[in-house]
Amino acid sequence: MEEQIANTSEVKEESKNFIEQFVEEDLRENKNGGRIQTRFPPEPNGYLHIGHAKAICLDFGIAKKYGGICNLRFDDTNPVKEDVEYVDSIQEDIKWLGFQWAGIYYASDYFEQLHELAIRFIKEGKAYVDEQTAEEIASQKGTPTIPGTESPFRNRPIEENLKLFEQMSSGEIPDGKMVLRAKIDMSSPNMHFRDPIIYRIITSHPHHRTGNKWKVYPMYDFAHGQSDYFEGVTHSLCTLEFEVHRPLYNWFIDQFAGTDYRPRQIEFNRLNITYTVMSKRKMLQLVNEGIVRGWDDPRMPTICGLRRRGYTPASIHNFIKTIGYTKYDGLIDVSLLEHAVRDDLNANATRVSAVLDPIRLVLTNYPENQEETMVAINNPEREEDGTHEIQFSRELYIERDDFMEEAPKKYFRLTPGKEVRLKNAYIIRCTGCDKDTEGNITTVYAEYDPLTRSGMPDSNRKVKGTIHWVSVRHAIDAEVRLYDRLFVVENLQEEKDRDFHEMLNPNSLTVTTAKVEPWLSHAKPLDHFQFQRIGYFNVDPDSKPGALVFNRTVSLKDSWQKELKK
RNA sequence: UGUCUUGUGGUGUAAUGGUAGCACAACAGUUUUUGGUACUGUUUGUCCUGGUUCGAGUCCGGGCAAGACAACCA
Repeated sequence: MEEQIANTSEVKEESKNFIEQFVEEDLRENKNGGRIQTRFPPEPNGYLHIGHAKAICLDFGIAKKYGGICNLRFDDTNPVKEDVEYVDSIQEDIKWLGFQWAGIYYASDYFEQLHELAIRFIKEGKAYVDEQTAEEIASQKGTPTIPGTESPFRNRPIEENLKLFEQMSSGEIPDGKMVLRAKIDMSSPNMHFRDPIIYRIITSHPHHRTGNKWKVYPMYDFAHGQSDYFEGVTHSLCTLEFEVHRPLYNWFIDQFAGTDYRPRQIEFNRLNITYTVMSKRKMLQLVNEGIVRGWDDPRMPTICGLRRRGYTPASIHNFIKTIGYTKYDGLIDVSLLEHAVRDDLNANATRVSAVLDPIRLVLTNYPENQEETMVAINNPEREEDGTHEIQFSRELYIERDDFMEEAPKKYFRLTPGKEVRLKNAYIIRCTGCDKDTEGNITTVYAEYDPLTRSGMPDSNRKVKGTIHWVSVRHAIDAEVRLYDRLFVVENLQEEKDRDFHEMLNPNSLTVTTAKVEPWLSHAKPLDHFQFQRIGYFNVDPDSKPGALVFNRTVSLKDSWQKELKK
């Protein structure tokens, strides 16, 4: 009992981000009756990426933390770009990240209400039908520093607006011939108030949910805030580029809502990562042009790409926790992401042996037909994960990098005359090597010390280096896909004038055949492993029995490589 | 020459008028049957300039810089 006293006061309270502070303020003032409700509002026109994961963690996280709910709402107001393919993948990715929405909604659920609202706006003289072309409307819009001019149709009678909007809605008017605009202020310093278009005609594309029922569709500004209001959202969290929309968001709601409750839009910084594109348009281009193998290519920053690459939900959560939410539009170093996945996989991935660039090592004093079974610890970070068996014999594969005929003094691996430890096996001394006519090493020779098998007293002898190996006789082949960053430019956004094709890394994918221990033959797609001394790998869904395929998630940190670069 | 927003080590993020801290990165070292992990240490920071205050990263004024906004996209 007495021991409990200490520590409680020492626990450092985690600092809150500015959004949590706003939410707590609202709660303190009992806004909206103390209710908390958020939503994640993706447009189903592409796959979710790591930037969306940041928004998802916030939307669902805030709801959970403050005892509220979070809905999934598809912002499907533009049938030209949207598709059910995306609706399905988005749900899968959110679940994979570990979140569950309270309700699932679509902006299209509100098309009826939105349409009625538009009619109400017309009747109240707050909206009009404009018959000008897109170009004419654009030219009248002015610029951020020059006020716009009013449309010649701005003051047509309410009855006429009503009739024309009815014709737009019934399909009598072809696409692009008319739009419905809110009548606000053509000289507003906020461009979004210059009579924004709130409804346009789309008859060319059926909607993925409502089919051909609707001929007119609401624009984002007329749909998003209203949907939030209809649904009961209290905190509408979005990225910085919607900051300028907020006054309009509020204005629209003020035109029709009661005083009982108000949703509040709060904006945070979107995620930018070095050497990475984060725009749906560019990603679509990468996919469509075959630069990558699909949305789930392990080089893509999509959720499904990261999953296939071997990232775990926990690693993504931790990454997002690290980067935080602010209003500063920065650029996150990709090493933070890599650290997050190394950290998780170090604690959880089973260690195995794989030789990516094999050369043959012959232990000349080891009996020809002898075999031994060695014990390999599955994870030194977690003893309860147990061990598995590996086979040892006279001929082994080792990494080409782990032998040098003439080595610098800091080289701790195999070199003639020197000792090295074979992981989980014996200490050996190198005696020489064979080379082909071009001078390439073909075989390395060594003698093993029979008294130094792992577990024997002599095995405790100090040896500077330890290398991994697989038995030639037992090893199985596996395809290994090595990934590098997709782009060679650190800040893609800074290179606005350059075509992104010329910034692609030509070596972002290297495919090789590795020799791996036979214990891996039963590995299943998405299983994570650490290839000892090399990196973290997972099994690609392309993998089949007898034809294993691994993806390199991320390499291990390599201080020898750093030493070499000096 | 508009409106809105943002400036804290190389990167990101804390400090809510009271010792500028944390993570990553970098560097040096200890431990190690992974040149991994873990641990220790080091380097580097409040955009500038006035003011208020006993005290300013924080509040106020003026600069400077960066970003967003001119789609019948979201």
